[in-house]
Amino acid sequence: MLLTRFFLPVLKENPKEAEIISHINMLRAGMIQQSASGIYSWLPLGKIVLEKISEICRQEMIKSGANEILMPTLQSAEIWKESGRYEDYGKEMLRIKDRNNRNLLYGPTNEELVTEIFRTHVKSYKQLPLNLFHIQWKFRDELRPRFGVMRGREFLMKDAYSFDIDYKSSIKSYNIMFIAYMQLFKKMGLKAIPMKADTGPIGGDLSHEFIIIADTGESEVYVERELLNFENSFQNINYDDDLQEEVNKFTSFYAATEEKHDAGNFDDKANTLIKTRGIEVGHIFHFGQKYSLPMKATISDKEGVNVPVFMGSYGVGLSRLVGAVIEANHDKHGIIWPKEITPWDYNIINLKIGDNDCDNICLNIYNLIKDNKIDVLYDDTDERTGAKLARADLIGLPYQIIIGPKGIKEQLYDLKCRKSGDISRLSYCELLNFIQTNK
RNA sequence: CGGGCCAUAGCGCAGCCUGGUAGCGCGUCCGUCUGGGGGGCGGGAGGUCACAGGUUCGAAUCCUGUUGGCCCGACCA
Repeated sequence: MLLTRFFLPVLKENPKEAEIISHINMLRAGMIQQSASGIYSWLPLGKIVLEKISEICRQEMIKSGANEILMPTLQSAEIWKESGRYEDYGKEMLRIKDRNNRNLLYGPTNEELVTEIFRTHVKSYKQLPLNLFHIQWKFRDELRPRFGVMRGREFLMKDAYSFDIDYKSSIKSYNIMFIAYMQLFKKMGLKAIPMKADTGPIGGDLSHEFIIIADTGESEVYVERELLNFENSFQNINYDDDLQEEVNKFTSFYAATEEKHDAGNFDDKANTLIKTRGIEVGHIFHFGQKYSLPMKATISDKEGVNVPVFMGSYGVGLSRLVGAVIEANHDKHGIIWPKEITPWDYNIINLKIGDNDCDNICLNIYNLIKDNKIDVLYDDTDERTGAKLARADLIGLPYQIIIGPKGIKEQLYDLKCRKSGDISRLSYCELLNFIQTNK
């Protein structure tokens, strides 16, 4: 991508509406623009990252055996009355009337809708287990939206819903999602910590939150040191296997958010409990027959008896993740994208546009990187060095290739690692070699 | 929903107390000199001072109301 052809409205100064680091950086890097409180437009840079995160999540869901569907943002109030939540949900639910005065709502979640889909088509235990997921915008009229996309009113979520014939097999489905979550966060280059959680208004008896550790995170968490260092051991996870043992590996550690923390529940003899901060980016619930019972989603079992189906729901806050990633990966100059979700891998910076040598070398490297199927952004704008370098740091691509007359004279080109800040001066060959071996 | 604060050019702000021709920095446009960390010089464009009403000869400024936004708290992916 040529920067002169890319819409990247960066801000030099901090917008006063933003307080936290991810919000400031997202506005400054031209990723989002606020439309109303807690509601944002996604500009090209933000959109690319949101898409990358969504795609990793989608692929892992598919791999785990889930089927992608797409449910609407607007829902009929009818099914919510069936489940009893139309009254329960309160002011967070945005209620709308259509021209015929029918009650609609902008979906804050989709248990009712997916249950309705399920019950009209699935009648037999032979069709189970089933997991349906979708990626869709939701709206919750929060008391106080804040922190940019981390706590918006409108937000993008991946929601999966599992359906099983009995308790035992529904736990299996829960475990699959548990492991899938560990996988997908890892594939985003993130360290997510599973914590036992409250089930809240969604209800149920088993639930875990997935928390990304970040100093600037919104909630305080207590974690055993070993869990922080514990690496996903599984390489090629087989979702057909019994995953209980894998899940136990994680749940055997102590980890709790401030609200759930109880020093009495953990004997910290070795003094390994760490108090840090984190951001909730995923939440999984097993809630059994809570919705299938009132909504009459029943299936016939082997004996021909109709039983309410056992369900679970599994959310990942995709738009929130964009902010969370930045909270976990930044410095005073701006964003530092993990390579897994970076909008581009390389940022070629031509310090003297219009200079034949600079232009030629840059274009040459640009095409070569593209030929290697690597994502590259070429800063071909005619601006001052300082402005270009500051902007490159702000948008945070993993590597910057800085080309200017000084380097050309010595036939050495600067390769800067955004994360470490280290700059190596490489010959053309060394640079190509680096690019090809770092795919 | 309780408490605090804000609204003046695209962005960041001053002006308001003490009413009298709307200002600064950045950005933007033109020219020029520059060229390895948000440059220099010269010139230009850009604002019904959130909205409505009131006081006044005269309101960005004083008064009343409304709307929008931010922060702290209780609540949540």
